[in-house]
Amino acid sequence: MDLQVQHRVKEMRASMSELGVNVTPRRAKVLETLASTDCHPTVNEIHSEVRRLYPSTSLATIYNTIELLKEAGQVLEIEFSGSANRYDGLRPDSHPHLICLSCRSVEDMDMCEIEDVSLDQVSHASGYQLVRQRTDYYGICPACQESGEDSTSSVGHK
Amino acid sequence: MDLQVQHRVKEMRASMSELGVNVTPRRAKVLETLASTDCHPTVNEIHSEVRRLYPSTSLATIYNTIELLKEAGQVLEIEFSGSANRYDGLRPDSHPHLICLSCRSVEDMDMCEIEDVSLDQVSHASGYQLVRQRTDYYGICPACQESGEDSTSSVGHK
DNA sequence: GATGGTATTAGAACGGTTCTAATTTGGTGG
DNA sequence: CCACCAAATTAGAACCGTTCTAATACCATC
Repeated sequence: MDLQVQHRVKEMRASMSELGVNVTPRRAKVLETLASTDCHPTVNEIHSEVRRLYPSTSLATIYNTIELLKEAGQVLEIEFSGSANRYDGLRPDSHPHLICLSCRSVEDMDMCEIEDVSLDQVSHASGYQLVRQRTDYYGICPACQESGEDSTSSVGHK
Repeated sequence: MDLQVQHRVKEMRASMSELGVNVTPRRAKVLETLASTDCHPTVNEIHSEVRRLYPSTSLATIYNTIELLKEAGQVLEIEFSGSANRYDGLRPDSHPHLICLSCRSVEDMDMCEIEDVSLDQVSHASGYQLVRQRTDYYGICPACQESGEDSTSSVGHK
């Protein structure tokens, strides 16, 4: 296992232990899966991955573990109504994503030149006690632009 | 009907006609409902409202009409996986929202002092062909802060 | 009044998530 | 070594919002 990943898993473990949750082997594998990828897996994808090691693992265990991780503030959930939710265990803090309407990829948007509006700023202006934010940019990723080549077609519909 | 609402409905109608969709009475009532509120109703809420005038209206008609409105670019859909989607027919363009985790209200965030990052900027920096964005701020609204009064409790969990 | 195309309906199907009840596991004390 | 308890896990049912489907209603045109 990559050092970076190990470090992140250790963080997640610590955070869960603090909550009094014990990290069983299956749960550990969920953490590792989340820490090993930046492509924001679905519950099903995590499930498949965990099953490679523990073939009898049920879906409920994945949902369960993710719930615990959410409580520990160690995973970011990106909700969709039309398709499965995606999870970011590498960076559980609020940060913007780029979402491809064609291939459904979700990637982190890390552009140093672009600055997000701060929660504090908005809290202050709105009177809300804000705890997190969500920023998604929807469009066609460079790879799909290559393969698609229908620059005139309508985009963003079903 | 309010003048503002009438004007907005006319816009929506025009946009649908342009698409070759004809605006039946039931559909008109959906438009009017969407144009009459800024509280981002769910499909069920719209359904109830339309039923007051046309009691036999089925859910499918609402979903259907909203689909057409989306194609016409006349409604903004805000997706949630854990609860029903919300719709904004007053301002179909991308704009930020404030979402209360306690009462589930969704309101427009119009703070002239806070500037959103532009799509063009992000398109350029990322190489994506972007068509829309989503920005939500999650927290506790002023009204719920009043009634709740449990400033120490954990927030944002289920 | 018949014809054809669109709108609408009721309910089934679907997919992702959550719940439930039964079973398994692992540790502790007898 | 075994009985016991709590926590973890399982399989599958239940749930809920959304989408699909097939049948029916509506309405313009002839």
